[in-house]
Amino acid sequence: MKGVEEILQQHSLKNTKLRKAVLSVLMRSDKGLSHQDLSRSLEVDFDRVTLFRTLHVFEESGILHKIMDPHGIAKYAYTAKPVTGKHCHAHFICLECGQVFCLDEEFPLEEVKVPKGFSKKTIDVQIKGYCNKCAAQS
Amino acid sequence: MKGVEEILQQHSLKNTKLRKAVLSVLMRSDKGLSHQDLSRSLEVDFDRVTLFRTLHVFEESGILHKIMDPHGIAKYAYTAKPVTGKHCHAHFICLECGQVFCLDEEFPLEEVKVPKGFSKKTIDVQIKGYCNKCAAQS
DNA sequence: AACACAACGCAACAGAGTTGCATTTAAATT
DNA sequence: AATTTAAATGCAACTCTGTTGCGTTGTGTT
Repeated sequence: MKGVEEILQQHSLKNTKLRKAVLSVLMRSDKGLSHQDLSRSLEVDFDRVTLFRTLHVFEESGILHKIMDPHGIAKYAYTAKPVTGKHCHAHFICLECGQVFCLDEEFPLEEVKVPKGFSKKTIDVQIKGYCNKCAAQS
Repeated sequence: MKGVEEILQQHSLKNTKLRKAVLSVLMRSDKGLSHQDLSRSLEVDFDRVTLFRTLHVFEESGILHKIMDPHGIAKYAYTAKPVTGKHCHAHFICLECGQVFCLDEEFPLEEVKVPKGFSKKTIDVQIKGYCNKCAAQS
């Protein structure tokens, strides 16, 4: 597992307290975390807006990927393996609490045809349902 | 293709102007439409909140399915075929403009394992990239 | 040490979606 | 056709995620 500072350097991103903290938390998480989730678990001081911008930068650099939960809230997850054409991520998304779980399983996906003039970048598989806690309550 | 009023009746939903109009528009669309999209194309008078509630009701009834676009905006699409375990929807989502296109292609998907206690309901395949218009501009 | 530009903090804003409650209406019942 | 009732609607006020502009701070480089 690569170090946080190494990753930042590889993407020509400046090494700041918040960035290190955010990456560190996300690399240890098996779930996608929202801006609010991160706000709560980060121990450093930071501005709301800066965190939003940090997440954008990480997403654009390909360090994180974004998954929208059913309530329209962005969840961010660390991208260990870069996405190639041959496999794709799979996430379990809870329709009740909105939690996004990264599934270990990867899908070998056959060729997907997209309409003319469209360019495809990534393929996500989303399994939706109820997580253990929410399934137990209903 | 079933009639709008027939569909409402089958789901024990009252037959109102707005509901008929919304369903009618969505059945003719090959793209997912947002609340705002619908507001613009509907010709009947209605309240913002009522449209939100109408979309919720349709979603819960399984008449529509919801796809979140990259900007966190909900897009609704008519569900012609009910989702079984054997195939699943596929959507193309434009990272730039956020448009959601329903792809004809359906994916025969092998068994997906979910963690213990989790219940799966639907599987969505999301192909993300740039649509013809946005790809041309960049 | 000095410099340039990226990253940050603050304030104000935009827009999607929600909640509570009073009013209206669809459709079942008489 | 009139009555009735629960569902659907309209309105007002609100919450919260995410954005924009701009002046200030800090990182990394020369």
